[in-house]
Parts: sequence; structure tokens; C-alpha cells
Amino acid sequence: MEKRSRGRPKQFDEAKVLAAAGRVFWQKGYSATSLDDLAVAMEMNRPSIYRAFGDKQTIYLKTLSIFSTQMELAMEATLFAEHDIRKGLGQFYRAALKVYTEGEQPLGCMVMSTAVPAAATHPEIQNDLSQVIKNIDNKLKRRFQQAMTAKALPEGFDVATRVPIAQGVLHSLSIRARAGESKAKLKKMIDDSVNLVLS
Amino acid sequence: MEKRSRGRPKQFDEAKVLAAAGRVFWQKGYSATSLDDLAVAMEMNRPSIYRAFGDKQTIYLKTLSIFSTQMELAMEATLFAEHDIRKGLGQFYRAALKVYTEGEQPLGCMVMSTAVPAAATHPEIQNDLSQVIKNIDNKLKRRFQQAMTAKALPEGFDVATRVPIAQGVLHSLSIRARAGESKAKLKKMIDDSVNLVLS
DNA sequence: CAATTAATGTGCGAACTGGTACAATAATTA
DNA sequence: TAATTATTGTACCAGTTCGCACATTAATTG
Repeated sequence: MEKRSRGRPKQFDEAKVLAAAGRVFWQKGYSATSLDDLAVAMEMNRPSIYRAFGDKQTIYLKTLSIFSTQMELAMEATLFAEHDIRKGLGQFYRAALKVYTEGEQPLGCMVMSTAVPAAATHPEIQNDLSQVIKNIDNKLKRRFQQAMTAKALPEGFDVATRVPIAQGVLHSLSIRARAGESKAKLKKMIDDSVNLVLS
Repeated sequence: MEKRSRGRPKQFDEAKVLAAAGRVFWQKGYSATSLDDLAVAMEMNRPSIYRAFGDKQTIYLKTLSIFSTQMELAMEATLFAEHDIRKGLGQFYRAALKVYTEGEQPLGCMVMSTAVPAAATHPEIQNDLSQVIKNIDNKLKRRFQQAMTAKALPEGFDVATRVPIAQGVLHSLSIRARAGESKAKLKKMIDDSVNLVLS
């Protein structure tokens, strides 16, 4: 099963070291993270990182993509897995909040906290950012439409109107988590938002 | 009227150079901005900047405070100046959107775009960030309560519930503006949000 | 075992970073 | 005019940054 490649074998686990790199970017932000920071966290030396993954921006975009993929998986596992739209949306927000506040320090959403600032000076990062936002919009839209055809939402519920507001809850949770707001307050905000967004 | 101080007179206009510094921070973010960047924008040399305003973080916090003060003034000039809460809230959002998208490139809200990422590693910045969020919450709360006593909002309207959601619209506008979303879409989002938040 | 391939690891260098020492300059005041 | 005060500007420093050249190591392949 394990098809060894020709030369000296890698001493690192790609998924693990990328996860470690991601955590550094997540905390410090894109530009405040140095290759030395990454080298320490990944337990690799700079040249190895460089040849394995490319330059700083490439590594960053990779970790960003891993993060957003996981968020999309979480949407599938909550919003789409639960057939009650109310429960599903609440579960999704709570899953996001858990990610935003896990670890010693609440860091919010990696995309919102690190890609947003870098977007103004790094076109490729801006591109990824807008893509993530679009993807989330699309998923919410699909789920809301599905609920509409299942008559699970009020008559006259305008999907297009509610979708951006529904994602907005995510934006707020991320920002407020990173600002140090208490989990309890944020959980209350989730409940209130579900009620309003689906009303 | 002009009381000359004792030594060599300043060659810079404090408000102007701080505004210039703020624009740099706003675009590049806190850590990606170097003192050289500031020196160019402020048309001062580094030592002059240092003696006039202190170190990088101090300058940043000053420009951040100027920005948030202006936002608070905008709230007074719109939300509080207009006695129709619906019109007032819409005007406030539109004023914010104008700030978020003015200039050659839409940069979003300076606080959300630059203080949020830095918050995880700079406690004083996190502190300022959470203070700004609280101030906006408080102002919205005051205005909503005022509208409640004026019977301008639906019966059973729960101020505490709606306030964070109302601020959330700002968060989203900022993020989406910096992600490059069109003004038209954001304006539509404003109208929809006013309707939902005040429903 | 020799050749090949692909990774690791040492060490360097040029540019940039935040910050400061110190001399020069330009005003007020006695 | 001399002394004082405050700002400006030159030059520099120590540390960090990204990136790379080059030698080394460890596997597969013929």
C-alpha cells in the first residue's frame, strides 16, 4: 500500500505540519508570522519548508484552504445532516463557535481574522476570501431553499434576503470571540439569531 | 490666538499626519505597516515621529481612536439625529458603508480589519477593540430603547436581543466590502437588514 | 555496490525592522 | 545677543526577515 518514493523519505507528516502552520497563522495573522515562527511550529528548518511547500503566501493559502474545507464539512455535518432547519442552523453556529473559541485563547474564524486584513494588499488572498464567503452563501441558500420546498419556513420567507444575514451571524461570532466576549453571551446571540433569521 | 511654544516650531499638522498614518494602517494592517511606511506617508522622518507620537503601537492606537470617534460621531449624525428609527438606522448603515468603500480600494472598517487580527497578540489592542464593540452596542441600545418608549417599534421588541444583531450588520458590511463585494449588493443587504432587525 | 533521487541541515547574505544617539536648526525669552 | 527650548535630520545599531547555495544524509533502482 505504501508506495515509497525514490529518494530520502520525508520526516514530517504533511497534514500535521500544515495544521501546525495553520495554528500560527491563525493566532498571529499572515504578515506577523515569520518563516522562523513556522519552522519552530512545524519542527522543520526553513529550507525544508520552502522546498516542501513553497513560499509564505503559498503555505498560508494552503492552511486557509484546509480550514475552510473543515468549516464546509461542519456545515454538512450539522445544517444539512439535521432535517429540522432550526436545529440544524443552531448546531452549525454552535459548531462554529466551538472552533472559534477552542484552545487556550479564543481566536475567532481563521478566515475572518487573518484573510480579511491581508486582502487589501494580497489579491490572491482577497480572492480566496471572497470565494469562501460565496461558498458559505451558496450552502446556506441551498439549505434554505430545501427548507422552503419542505414548507419548514414561514410563507413569504425570502431566501436571498436572509442568506447574507445568516452568514453575518458567523462574522459577528468570530469578531466578538476574538475580542474576548464570553461564550455565554455568544451562545445567547446564536439562539436569538436563529430565531430572527428564520422568522 | 496662536500661542507659539518655546522651541523650534513643528513643521507638521498633527491631525493631518495622524490621518495619513491611519490610512496606512487601515490598508496594510498593524503588523505589516513599518515605521518607514509611516514616515513616507506622514512626510516626517522616523525620529521625529517617534518623539512626537511614541512607538508604533501608540501611534496605531491613536489612529484607531480617531477612527472610532468619527464612527461615533456618524452615529450621532444619523441614528440619533433622525427621529424615525427606521430611516436613522438605514442612514447610519449607509454612512458606514460609505466609509468602508471610499477611496480607490474598499478597505472595510479600520477596527474590524486591523484591530481584530492584532487582538490575539496585543492585549491593549484587544482591549480597545472590545471597548469599541461595547460602545456601539451601548449606543444602539440607547437608541432602540428610546424608540421603544416612543412606541416606534413592534410590541414585544426585545432590545437586548436585537442590539448585537444590529451591530453584526456592520461587521458583515466591513468584511464583505474588503472582500470586494459590490456596493449595490451591500446596499441591498442594508435595506433587508433594517427591515429584519427592526421587525 | 554504484548511480540516482529526494529529502535534511548548516550557514550565509542582503535587505529591512524598530529604535536611538547626537548634531544641527529654528524659534522664544531674558 | 546669549541662553534656553524644542523640533528636525543624519547616522547608526542590533536584531530579524526571507531566501538560497551547498554539503549531507537516506532511501530506491539497476
